Amino acid sequence: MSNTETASSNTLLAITQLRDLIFSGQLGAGTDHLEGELAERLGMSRTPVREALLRLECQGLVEVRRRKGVRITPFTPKDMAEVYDVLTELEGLAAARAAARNLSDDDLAPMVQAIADMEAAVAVCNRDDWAAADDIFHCELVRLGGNDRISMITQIMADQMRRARLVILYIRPAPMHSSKEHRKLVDAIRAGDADLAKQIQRQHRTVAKGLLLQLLERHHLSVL
Amino acid sequence: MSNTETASSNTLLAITQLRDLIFSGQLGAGTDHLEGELAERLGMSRTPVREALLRLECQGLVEVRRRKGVRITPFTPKDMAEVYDVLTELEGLAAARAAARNLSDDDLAPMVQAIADMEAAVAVCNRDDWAAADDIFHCELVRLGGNDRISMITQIMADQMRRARLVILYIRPAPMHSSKEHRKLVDAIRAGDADLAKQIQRQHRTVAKGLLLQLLERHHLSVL
DNA sequence: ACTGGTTCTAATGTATGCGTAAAATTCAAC
DNA sequence: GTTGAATTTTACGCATACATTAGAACCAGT
Repeated sequence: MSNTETASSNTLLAITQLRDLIFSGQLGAGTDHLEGELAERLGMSRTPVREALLRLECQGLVEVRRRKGVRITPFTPKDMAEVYDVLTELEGLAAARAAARNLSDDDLAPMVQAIADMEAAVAVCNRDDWAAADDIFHCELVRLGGNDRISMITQIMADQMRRARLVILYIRPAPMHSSKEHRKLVDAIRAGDADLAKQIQRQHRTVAKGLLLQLLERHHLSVL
Repeated sequence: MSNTETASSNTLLAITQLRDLIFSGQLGAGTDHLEGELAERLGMSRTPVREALLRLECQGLVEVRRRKGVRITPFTPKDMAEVYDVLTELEGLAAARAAARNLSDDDLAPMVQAIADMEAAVAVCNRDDWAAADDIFHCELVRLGGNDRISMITQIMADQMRRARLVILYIRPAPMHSSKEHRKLVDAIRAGDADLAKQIQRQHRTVAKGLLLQLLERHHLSVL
């Protein structure tokens, strides 16, 4: 997940680097950090770091507190529930809209490919690759839904639970049958059955929510 | 809607002032502005203005473009459709969740009051007051839903369409029967009927979406 | 030792200046 | 007149310095 793109500006660079530090856990959940420290760590002045932090705050990844440095936003089971509830609604609508658009096989190709990648990853028990393909699948789904705001929101939600997801990825049971659901979703979209597509995606997220919350509780992961 | 709170920092002050300038149309949709100009206009240096603009960009109110100044984000009928679709889903869920919570009459009092205010405003044909009460009603609804992310998102959506709403407010038919729907929603929540509450709110937003898009088209308002 | 107020410190909030790169302009060649 | 390169302009990106203030440390009086 390391973001090695060359960012043309220091601010952009700071954003990607801070994101990596947060997602990798090097900046732990709930920990406080000074602008100056972060600036030195990234090898630039406070200004671009500050701007990066402001943007990350809008995305709910950090909290800038007046004269108290920034806190890496903790992620609790309640947050997980909130995120999944939002995803259930918005991805459900996106699925329905995608189905209503009479998409060609070419349009659906990326999703089909993502499913294949997930299955390949499951076959060799590579959970990171599975997660990456899953990301692409959901991203494509909302993109095909055609509502840019939904795409933006789901992207932010995905980022907010990235740390938690990383942990869960390795304590959850292997996602064996999820690709079967994914196929059914693509079929419903291809068939133009909006109601079915919505129902499948809602079900997918609702079940996942229950599973993940159960896992978090069982492992006493009250904050990530 | 003028925000006269004393902001302790210049950045906060810049945010509220820029918002007012945008919502009032003094910074017109699609127009470009230089950081320097805005800073001078607000009587402060570029730094806090820049930070304010970054925050407003996260909320979709402006777009900062490399060395081209900031553009006040235009709002088109497509945007309106997107916003209403998001609101339909998220407020629908919020309504259902609020209904599932066995709320007391005290909890519901703000919504009831808002309905009364809307009716009073309609009675004297004061559309601004009606809009303000309507804002409060929807804000309370999502708050009672208990999902902070939904509250945040709906707030941002409301801001994005604020300009458009202001125009529409005066060309739409008077909202005579909307308070009847609102009452039914509150009743459903009070009765704990989650499905009905969700259905009522979804219907409310769906109908409004159709009405507003029709109005925009009829008046050739393709950008606001 | 405890409490109240004062001083001090340090981190952020803000201003400012300079370097840079993109856009605009000019000018020359065709 | 048009095109394209060189030049100039200019607005932002970023570094830096200073002001402000929240919180810590400290001191004196009880």
